[in-house]
Amino acid sequence: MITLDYQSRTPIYEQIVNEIERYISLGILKAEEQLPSIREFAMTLGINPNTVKKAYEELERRGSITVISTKGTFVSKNIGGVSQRKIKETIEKIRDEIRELEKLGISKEEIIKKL
Amino acid sequence: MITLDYQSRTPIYEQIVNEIERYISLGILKAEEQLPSIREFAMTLGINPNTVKKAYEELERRGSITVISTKGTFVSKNIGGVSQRKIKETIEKIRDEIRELEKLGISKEEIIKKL
DNA sequence: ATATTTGTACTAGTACAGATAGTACAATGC
DNA sequence: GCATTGTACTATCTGTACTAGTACAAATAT
Repeated sequence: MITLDYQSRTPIYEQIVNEIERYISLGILKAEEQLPSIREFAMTLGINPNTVKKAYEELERRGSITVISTKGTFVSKNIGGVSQRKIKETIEKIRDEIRELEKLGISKEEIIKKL
Repeated sequence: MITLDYQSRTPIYEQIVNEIERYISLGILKAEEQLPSIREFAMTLGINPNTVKKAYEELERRGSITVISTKGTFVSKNIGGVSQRKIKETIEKIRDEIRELEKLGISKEEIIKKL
């Protein structure tokens, strides 16, 4: 399901956050769908439950999922925000990089040509 | 000269590497120009000399600077490669991000419009 | 009723990278 | 001779990520 890169500098829990949000954006995970329990997910990934817990906490803070005690963890109802946020962030990143390239003397038109 | 972000997740030594290469690319640092000595630079930035040393090692490994024992540290003769590399890397990053957005159902044309 | 599963909430410990602190050495240039 | 350069160590501190383990309450299934 999710593959982890232990060499990466981004922490495991953050990789989980990113992947889950990616799946939500892509429609692989649908609204109100139940996610694996902390323990089960940890087992599958071969990591410690606390790490999954931390990822779920961050995802809940962002409003991507909803945690219901003794019931389980679920993808949020209104998912639209997740992919909207992702899109916005990505566009902003691209803009920053274009700005960097412009400083190096390359025009936006030249950049677009190369894409 | 260089401003460090201690909140950032990217290590100090790497921030130094990035900034120096940026300055070289921008022409602020010119070929064969002498860089501050390890000790002096460390003093200026208020950090430990070993951290500057590590940055200089990485920069030398990349061929951006040349370290001459008991003489000092200098920007490399052929600087062209530095900004060429930076440009290539940045373009590649942008391509990756466009690919991500396309997966979310946005066409390249739409993306370019928003830039 | 009992057992299982859920999330929650701790504490303690390990491992690693980044950064600091300090010392010492050899070569160069004044 | 003296200051400055890079080099090369070792030891230590610190924060973060992650692991390990335990315990609890609420819901659910049998």
